Amino acid sequence: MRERILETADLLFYQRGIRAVGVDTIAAEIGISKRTLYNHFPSKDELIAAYLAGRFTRAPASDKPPVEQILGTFDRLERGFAAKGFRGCPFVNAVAELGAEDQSVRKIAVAFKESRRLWFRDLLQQLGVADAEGLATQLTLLVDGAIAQDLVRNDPSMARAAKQAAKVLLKNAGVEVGGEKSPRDVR
Amino acid sequence: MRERILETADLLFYQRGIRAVGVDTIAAEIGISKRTLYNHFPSKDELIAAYLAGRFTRAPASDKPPVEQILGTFDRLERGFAAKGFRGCPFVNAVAELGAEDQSVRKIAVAFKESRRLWFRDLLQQLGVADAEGLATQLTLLVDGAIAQDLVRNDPSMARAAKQAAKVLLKNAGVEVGGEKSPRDVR
DNA sequence: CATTAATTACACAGGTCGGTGTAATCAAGT
DNA sequence: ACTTGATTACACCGACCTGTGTAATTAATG
Repeated sequence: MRERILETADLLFYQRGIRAVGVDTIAAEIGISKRTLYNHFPSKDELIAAYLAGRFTRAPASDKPPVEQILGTFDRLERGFAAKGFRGCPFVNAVAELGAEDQSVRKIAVAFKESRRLWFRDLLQQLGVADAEGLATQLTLLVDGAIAQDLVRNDPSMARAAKQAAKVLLKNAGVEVGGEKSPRDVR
Repeated sequence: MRERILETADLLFYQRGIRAVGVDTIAAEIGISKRTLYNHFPSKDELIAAYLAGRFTRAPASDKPPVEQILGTFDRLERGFAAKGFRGCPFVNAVAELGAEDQSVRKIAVAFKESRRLWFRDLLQQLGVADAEGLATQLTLLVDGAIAQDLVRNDPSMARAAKQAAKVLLKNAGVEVGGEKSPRDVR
């Protein structure tokens, strides 16, 4: 039951916004009473916290070459954009609508962003990149930029543009980037 | 009066979020009656529209070299981040919290993003960059990425990281980038 | 059958929201 | 002094919000 509530809350919160979705709506969507929902989550705030915690997914470990893993991120991003229902980064959205004063939300958002940056950094270190820290940060900028742009534009090709930029940055850092198909049509 | 209302709405909407601020709050903040507010704006939706329209500022024309204008964007960004009260891109935030179904909000957000992209593109064309379209898009990704990252991290140095990445992209496109100070400390 | 735990329906509290109606007040212009 | 228009105070509406209290119902377990 708790799972049903969480996955429904996740869907509605992400799709329509946290403030825009009431607990009644969630309960009604599942077909349970509001009382049952409150038996599993003491407050909406806790439900929001659980929703964000559930969105905190680490990038899966892989045995593929680091370069492919890094560039593959942008391919997964593009598939995510193309999938219906994509509506930006849930953490950025939460911070945007819940305000800066909500420290708990901001904290988990920071943790998520940082985890991705560290994932990039470790792969870059494996590649022997000198300034792995700085380049990792730059790659996250491309990721979040593409997400924000797609949120307002609904244009999945933003992921490809980000990938092209990432290739240039990698190459500039001395990383050998597999040519892969054609580099045309960035947008 | 209309101006007073607009600037107060701007401040509160941007700072606390659109849904989080009621019309009563705005009126109370100014010290006017709610009735007066509704005499100037027929509904909150129209006030929101006016708020976003007011945020739509074009980049000022400049006689400085295109490269400096482009890179200067990131310096202005960093100053914006450092200024207290910065809370991300108002258009992205609005789309995030008002949902995708609100077409009017999305439209103006797209218009704003596109206007910045075109500004980049024109400058790049002046520099003789071959794929000015694509590179302009990539630069906007860096801008929006830095904004999103700063929103959650409160870390103005994200603008510097974006600037460093922009320099690499420009150089890769054959643009001569003035060395400027020291390139260390990207993050 | 008896016990236990979860879930139900349902009413309700206290609050905020966007928005309206109205009659009184105020300020300026002629 | 008279008119005009803006603003005021204030009550009110219906809707929605989070959260609670309660007693009945259901389902599984011993």
